[in-house]
Amino acid sequence: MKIGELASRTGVNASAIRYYEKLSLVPVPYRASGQRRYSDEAIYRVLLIRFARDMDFSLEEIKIFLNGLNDRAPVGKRWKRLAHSKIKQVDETVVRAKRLKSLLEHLLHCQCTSLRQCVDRLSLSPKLRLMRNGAR
Amino acid sequence: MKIGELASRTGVNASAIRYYEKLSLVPVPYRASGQRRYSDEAIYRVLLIRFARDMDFSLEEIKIFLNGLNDRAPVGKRWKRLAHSKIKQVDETVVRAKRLKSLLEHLLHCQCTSLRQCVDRLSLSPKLRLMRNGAR
DNA sequence: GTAAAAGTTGAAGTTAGCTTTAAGTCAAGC
DNA sequence: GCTTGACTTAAAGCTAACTTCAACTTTTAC
Repeated sequence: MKIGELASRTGVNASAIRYYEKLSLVPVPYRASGQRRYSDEAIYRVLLIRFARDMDFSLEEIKIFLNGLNDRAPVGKRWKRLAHSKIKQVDETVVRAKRLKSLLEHLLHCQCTSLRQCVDRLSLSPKLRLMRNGAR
Repeated sequence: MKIGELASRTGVNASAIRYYEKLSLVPVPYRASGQRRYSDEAIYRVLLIRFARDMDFSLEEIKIFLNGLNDRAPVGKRWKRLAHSKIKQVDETVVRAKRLKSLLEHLLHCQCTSLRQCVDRLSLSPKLRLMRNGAR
């Protein structure tokens, strides 16, 4: 398929796909008279890139991640380190997301008159808790 | 306290705090001979800004959010809409985070020889699932 | 009292992740 | 065969969220 079809099937702009190629996130494809031709594999690649990017991987990290997948003999140390650190990061994201949700739901219904009253109920962050003790 | 102390107590650079002030995310503080002086309230503000920013609020959204908190009579429609949409977004984040974690843990231990073998096990996204049916 | 550290400003610079532009070549439908 | 639309490139432009800079004033420590 040509780049336009890959773009419409993934929902990712053709210019973004070319950009990913330049950064070696997608392999340089076969060309027919100068134009890029992709296999279905490319769809998986591009969607996986987008998925990871939405989870706050930088493109540089995604590159390590995908390259580690390609030559996956016993998966490299660099790759393992990245994976472990991302798992940790993902866990933190989930915790923070749940706190945020609880804060938002509270704010939608509460009658607190100051920010502090709301925030005090919610152990918003370790840092903030520290402050509450020391402050005033 | 002066801006340097606020910076060190929140872990947020003084230049970032001035930037937030320019964008009306933190109120213009009292000044002693030209220098900004903050109350403890500001610590909460700044930490809340950072917390929201880490959850993918844009600074523009955070501004709406915080301003809605200040004049919280019966909370505004605009504010409610933002809160509801953010709650939805947070739920999606949690789902995706868990999928990513499961993918990463799989990749650390599996012996799959191609990206597709791994990805196929994982219903990575509705889009990708769609592709799997149509493709090949 | 003096030197260094911390504060002030507006403007310019930085980074990531693209998009747009210009100036072409190639492909598809009639 | 001709037009229209999709493709090509390199380079410049864009946005968000800051940071850095230069040139200055104020505060703090000795």
